[in-house]
Amino acid sequence: MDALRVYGELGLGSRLKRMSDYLMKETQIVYDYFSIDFDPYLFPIFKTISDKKGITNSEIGNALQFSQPAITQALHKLNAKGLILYKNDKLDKRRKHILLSKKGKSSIKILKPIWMCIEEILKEYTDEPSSSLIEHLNKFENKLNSSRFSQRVIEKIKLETNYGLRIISYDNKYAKDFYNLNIEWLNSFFHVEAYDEEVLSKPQEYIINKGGHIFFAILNNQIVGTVALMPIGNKGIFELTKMAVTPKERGKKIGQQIIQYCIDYAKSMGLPKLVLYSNKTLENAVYLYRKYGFMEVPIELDSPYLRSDIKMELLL
Amino acid sequence: MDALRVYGELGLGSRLKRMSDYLMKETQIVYDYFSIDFDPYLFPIFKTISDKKGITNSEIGNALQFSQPAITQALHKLNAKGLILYKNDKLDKRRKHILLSKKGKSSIKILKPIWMCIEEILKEYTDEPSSSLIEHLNKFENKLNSSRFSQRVIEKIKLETNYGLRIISYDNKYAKDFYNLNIEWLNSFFHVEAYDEEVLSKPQEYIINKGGHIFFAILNNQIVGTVALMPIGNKGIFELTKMAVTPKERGKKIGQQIIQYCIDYAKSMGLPKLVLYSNKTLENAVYLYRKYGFMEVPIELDSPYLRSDIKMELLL
DNA sequence: TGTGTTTATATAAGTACTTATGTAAATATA
DNA sequence: TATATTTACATAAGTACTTATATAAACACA
Repeated sequence: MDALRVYGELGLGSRLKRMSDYLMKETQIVYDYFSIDFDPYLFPIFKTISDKKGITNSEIGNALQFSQPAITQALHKLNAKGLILYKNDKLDKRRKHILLSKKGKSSIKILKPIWMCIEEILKEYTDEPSSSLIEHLNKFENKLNSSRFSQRVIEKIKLETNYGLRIISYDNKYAKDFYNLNIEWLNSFFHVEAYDEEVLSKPQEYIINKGGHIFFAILNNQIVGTVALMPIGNKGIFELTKMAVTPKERGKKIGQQIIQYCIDYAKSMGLPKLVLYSNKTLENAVYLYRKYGFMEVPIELDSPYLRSDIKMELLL
Repeated sequence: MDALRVYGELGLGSRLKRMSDYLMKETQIVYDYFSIDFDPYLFPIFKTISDKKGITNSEIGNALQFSQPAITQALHKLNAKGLILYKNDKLDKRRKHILLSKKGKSSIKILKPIWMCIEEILKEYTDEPSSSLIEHLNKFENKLNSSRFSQRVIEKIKLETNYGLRIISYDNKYAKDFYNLNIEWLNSFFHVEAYDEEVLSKPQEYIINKGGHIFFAILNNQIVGTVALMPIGNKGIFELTKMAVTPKERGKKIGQQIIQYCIDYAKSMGLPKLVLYSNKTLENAVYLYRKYGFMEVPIELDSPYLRSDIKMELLL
């Protein structure tokens, strides 16, 4: 028996606070689950700084209708976490402009998919008509009680984002995954050539032993994508090849993460150039390669794949 | 521009808190205005104690879904204000039952009309359909912004309750009020006798100088009611008479307060008995006199008023 | 040009909650 | 019947806000 409900409008103040505290606590659980060093109460301030670069302390206060010391204190916290930078105003020495730090910007990228999931679940819980505010709060609380908010959000994030995606190096125990991921993809677009079959079945022999690298994208303990870097000649030029993402995880930008990882890896190894072969009918793939800086170059007549009709390269 | 609104569902947690804080602060202003030593956050706990006499600490926590230390701390505050009493459980020495003190009970009486006004205004602000919780909160905030909540409540309390009613003794400057209040009442029910006219015009001469008392009920600096106590004989028996409440303030139980004041006054003076004369057609008045303990007694043939057909007395 | 007022931010202290923990009594269990 | 566990309430410390106030710079104006 919930006495606050019985008190109806009179208990409204206490009730709004109780619900706020619950939502904040549950959101903290979500951040903690994904090991994100962020506090729910910082959200409005951090988001405001992100949206209005160079905003000042008191401007944030006005935008959010919090007291000025509340903002100052939250900024201290954000600064302690390394998420923001202060920049003094040139004309007015009292004013400090607040900007996202590099870490702040990357945090925003990490947080955005989580915020989207939270927003969608809250919409699901609250986006329905009711005849009064109290009735609405009752419905909302019923839903919050029926399944823990944090658990619902965590499940949604796991299901719908690539949160927690890690990229790992080749291990023989993933050979079958490497084969399956690539065969699935080849089968649906082209004819699997006998040589493909041979290489994909024996990655250790054909890629690793020849100085190549294979990486896997792993999400919730499942191999969801792969890519290989194969040396071409002996000038440190590598081919980006054998890239594949499992069908049911497509749309989560796993491909982009794999390409970025390869580029970062190649740069860290001091490689001069990456090349790749593809087919113009694979418009999405080619678009993606261009997005990451690959430029089309003339393709050799004796290109290594029958199916290729485009060659691209990226100078690092 | 309110950024929290723009963030919609995502800002919900912070927004609920902001609204709760606002309501609490405004309610505090109302209590302060009427010089009531009470805090809004204590409401749910105080109300629960009032509704379930003898409830224990942890039972309150369960009913309200607050943590146990929150209840302990609030109980300390209520105890410091003298509003509650602790009573140890006879069987289980760990348990403490919480009861309203005498001051607590009278505080409930004082607070009830205020709570009712708050509830009605909140209902007015929130009791309408909306298509989503966010839309509801927007509408609610718009209303809260358009006129300060505390001011609306204070005005309503002043208008609809007798809050702040004081009872004061006779002063010549109120002679005209005494006349008007009584003539209004007499005119609407009976014929104003010449003797009435004479007595009401000269209260100093006919009442005060003869050892009687006149009291006025004063609300928001306006005289809203009056009553007189006239000595009958020399045995300390007084007649309760010339009681009137201004028409536009009726329904606020001002009459009851006037009667109670007379009874308390008579007791404090050590008077043995109050008597009064009325007319049976004035059912409400007679009902009220009975409620305060007056008993019907045979009326003299030569009663002082032509219009009287009932005599009542109260032994003090 | 000084001088009082306003503005931008920081600091201090208080508040109403929280979690973690302590203490003593009651209850369960072996 | 001794002992471990649970329960009821209290205390301590932390948190995210608040109000009040401090500090320094900017501004208004005589």
